[in-house]
Amino acid sequence: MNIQHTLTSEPVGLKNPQHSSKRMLFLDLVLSIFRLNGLLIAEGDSMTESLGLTSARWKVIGVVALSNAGLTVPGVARVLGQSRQAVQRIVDVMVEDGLLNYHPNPKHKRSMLVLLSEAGVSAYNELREVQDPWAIRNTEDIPVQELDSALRLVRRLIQRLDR
Amino acid sequence: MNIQHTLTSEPVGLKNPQHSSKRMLFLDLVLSIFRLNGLLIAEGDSMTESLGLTSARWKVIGVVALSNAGLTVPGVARVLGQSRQAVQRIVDVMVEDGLLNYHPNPKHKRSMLVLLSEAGVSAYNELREVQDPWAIRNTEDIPVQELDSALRLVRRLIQRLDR
DNA sequence: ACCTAAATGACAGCATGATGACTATTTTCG
DNA sequence: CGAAAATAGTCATCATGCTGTCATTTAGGT
Repeated sequence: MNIQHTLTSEPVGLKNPQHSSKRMLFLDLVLSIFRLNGLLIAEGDSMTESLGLTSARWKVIGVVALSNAGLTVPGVARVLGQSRQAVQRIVDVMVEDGLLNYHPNPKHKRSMLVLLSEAGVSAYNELREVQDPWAIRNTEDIPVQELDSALRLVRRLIQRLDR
Repeated sequence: MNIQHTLTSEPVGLKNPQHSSKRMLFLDLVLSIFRLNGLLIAEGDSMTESLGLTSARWKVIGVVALSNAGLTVPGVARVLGQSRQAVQRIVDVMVEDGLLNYHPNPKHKRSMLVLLSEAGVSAYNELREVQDPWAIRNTEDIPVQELDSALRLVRRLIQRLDR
């Protein structure tokens, strides 16, 4: 890809008719979020492909790995903000592939707890060997305070839109 | 949905093993970008459904509307950071639906310029009647400077990852 | 305890977007 | 100019994620 075209920064062939600057800023941010999302998915895919994972499994294994006692499929979906059906599909293949296991859930007869298997723990450890340097590399010249305020703004928008 | 679970803000059942704060901040931002992306797509869908549009067409019509002399399909794809094939599919149906038109491109024999049709202009005007208040509503209690610095950070990450 | 509403699993259908492959056109450069 | 590289159209396949539906299970209020 490598396209720097955006709305406010000299895009090729794009102009800005009657938009107020704040509104335009927001719409530009929205478009940028779309692009960053796509790039992050591509990053996830390339970081995890040597481990037999994908970006979708990357999201799931990360959430499950950070849970203590395991999460149900709808629980993972809630953390990720995705439909339980989409997560169910991913978790099912990951269980087939031996990365995750279903464990009995004392709180629910049918809704099992999802946990990492041994192979899942290994995969997650290997994953972190790629993911952690990646995270460090991508933030090393960015002040913590900038990261923090951006995260807070994104969270604010999430809370606003999530209802 | 309406789930506020995130990694650093008291998620249900999630813990934080040996992550440095900056790395964790970044990973949390990544997860938040994923969630915001999903929410923005849902917003686009609900904002545009009364106009017979979808979030995918929302992206395309916005880019085409802001172009002066029209853009080719790969041109739209470059602005959106998507594959030309994905954009081609959307543009083709929008042409079928009468929202967009292909115009001869003096620079290229086969790669036509995409422009709004009359119906497309009407749709875009109706769209802006929903979209602009939406943008204003979602930023009214956010300082311009915060929006701006978040956009700059997102752009910085995009530039970093887009190659 | 009962009854209703919410949550869950399971299945289906659909939209979106990436990728790969092949062909045609355009641009670049020696 | 002419070959090579880049760009573009087209078709196909796949992964991801949403919505809807229905049966079952769980939770909450009376």
